[in-house]
Amino acid sequence: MSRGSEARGVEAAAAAAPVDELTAGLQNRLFFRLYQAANLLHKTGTRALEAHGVTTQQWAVLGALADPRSQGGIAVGDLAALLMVSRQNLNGVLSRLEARGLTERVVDARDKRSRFIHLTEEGSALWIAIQPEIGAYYGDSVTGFSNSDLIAMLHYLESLRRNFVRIQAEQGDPEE
Amino acid sequence: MSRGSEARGVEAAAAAAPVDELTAGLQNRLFFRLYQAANLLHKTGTRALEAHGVTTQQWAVLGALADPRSQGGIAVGDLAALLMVSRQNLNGVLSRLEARGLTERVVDARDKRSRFIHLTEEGSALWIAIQPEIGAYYGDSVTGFSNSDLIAMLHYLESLRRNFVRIQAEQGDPEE
DNA sequence: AAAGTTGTGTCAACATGTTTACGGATAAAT
DNA sequence: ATTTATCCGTAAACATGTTGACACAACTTT
Repeated sequence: MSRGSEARGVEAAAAAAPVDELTAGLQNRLFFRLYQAANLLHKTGTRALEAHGVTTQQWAVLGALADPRSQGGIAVGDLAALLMVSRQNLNGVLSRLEARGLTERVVDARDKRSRFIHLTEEGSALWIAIQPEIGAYYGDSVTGFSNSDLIAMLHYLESLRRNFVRIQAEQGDPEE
Repeated sequence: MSRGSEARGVEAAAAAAPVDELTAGLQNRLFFRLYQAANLLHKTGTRALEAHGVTTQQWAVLGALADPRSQGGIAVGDLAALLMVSRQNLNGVLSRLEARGLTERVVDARDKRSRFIHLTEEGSALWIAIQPEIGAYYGDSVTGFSNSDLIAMLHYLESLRRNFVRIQAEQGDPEE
C-alpha cells in the first residue's frame, strides 16, 4: 500500500526477511496501484455514465441481472456472493434501483423465503441503452491493450481474486 | 461490469460494432474482476489488520507518509493526488488518524497556506509494527505469483491507471 | 408438532468515497 | 495596494462498503 521502496536499499539483506526486498517492493507497489486503480474506476466510470445517473456499482448489478445466466432472476444471496458484497449493502443498491423502477423483487414460488431479483422492462431498456457508453469507456480505459494483454491481465486478476476468496474463508467469513 | 458474455455468441457479427465480440467480452470480464478484487482487497485487508484497527485506506496513507520521499511531510493536496482521492475524503481519514495520534498537520514555514502531514512517533512505530502482518497478507494474496508475474501485473495496472488519469483529465476534473 | 436452520429485510454505527459550495488565510500578480 | 489565484478546512447530501444484531417467514429435521 505504500509507494515503492526503490529508495530503501541500504538495509537490504537484514534480519532474514520472509521475502526478499525485490519481491516486497513489487508487492507494495502492486497493491498501491490496485488501490489507485479501484478509486479511479469508480470515479471516472460513474462520471462517464453521469448522464444516465448510473454508478459503477449499479451497472455491475444491472450487468449481472442482464446476463443470460440470470434468466428468470437471481436470489439476493447469490447476487451478493457474485458481486463479493454484503447482503446489507446490496439491499441498499437494490432499493435505489427499485425506486427508479429498474429492478424488481419477486418471491420464488418454490421457496417463498427466496426473492428473485430481475430487471424490469425499463431496466432492460436502460441496460441496452447504455451499452455504447460502457463500451466506449471500457475501450478508452484499456487503450494500448491487445487482446493478449486483456487475457493476461484478466488471468492475473482472477488469480488475485481467488486468493482473496481463500483468505476470506480462512478469516472465517460469516457469509461463506 | 457484467459477468462474461460467453453465452451470447448468436448475434456475433451484427451491426458493425466498434469492437469485436471477443474484445468486448474480455473487457466486460476484466472490469468485473477488477470490481470484485477491489471489494475483496478492502474487506480481507482491513480484517487482516483488524487487531490494530487499521483499514486498507489508512495504511495507504501511513505507507505514503513513511516513504522516504515524504521526509519532512507532504502537503495535503499532493497526498490526495497521490492516493487518487478527493481532498475532502482525505481530510476525514486524516482526522481519524490524528485522533489516534498517528499523524500531525504542520504549517509550512515558507507557504503558510500549506500543511505538511507527517507521521508522529506513534505513527512511525505503528507502521513498523504492522509490517510483518502487511507482508504476510500481501504474500498470501499473491500466492502463485512469480516476480515476473508481479512485474507484469504491475505494468498492466500502471497502464490502466494512466488511462484512468487521462480520462479523468478529459472529463474536466476540477482537481486536475 | 416442536425444534432447528435458512433466506430476507432492516436498523444502527462506522469508514470510505463522490459532489457542490463556502469561508479564511496566504501568496502572487497587476 | 487591490485584485486574483491557491491551499486548506468544513459542511451537506449522497452512494458505497463493513460489521453486528434482531425479526420474520418458511423450509427441514427430528
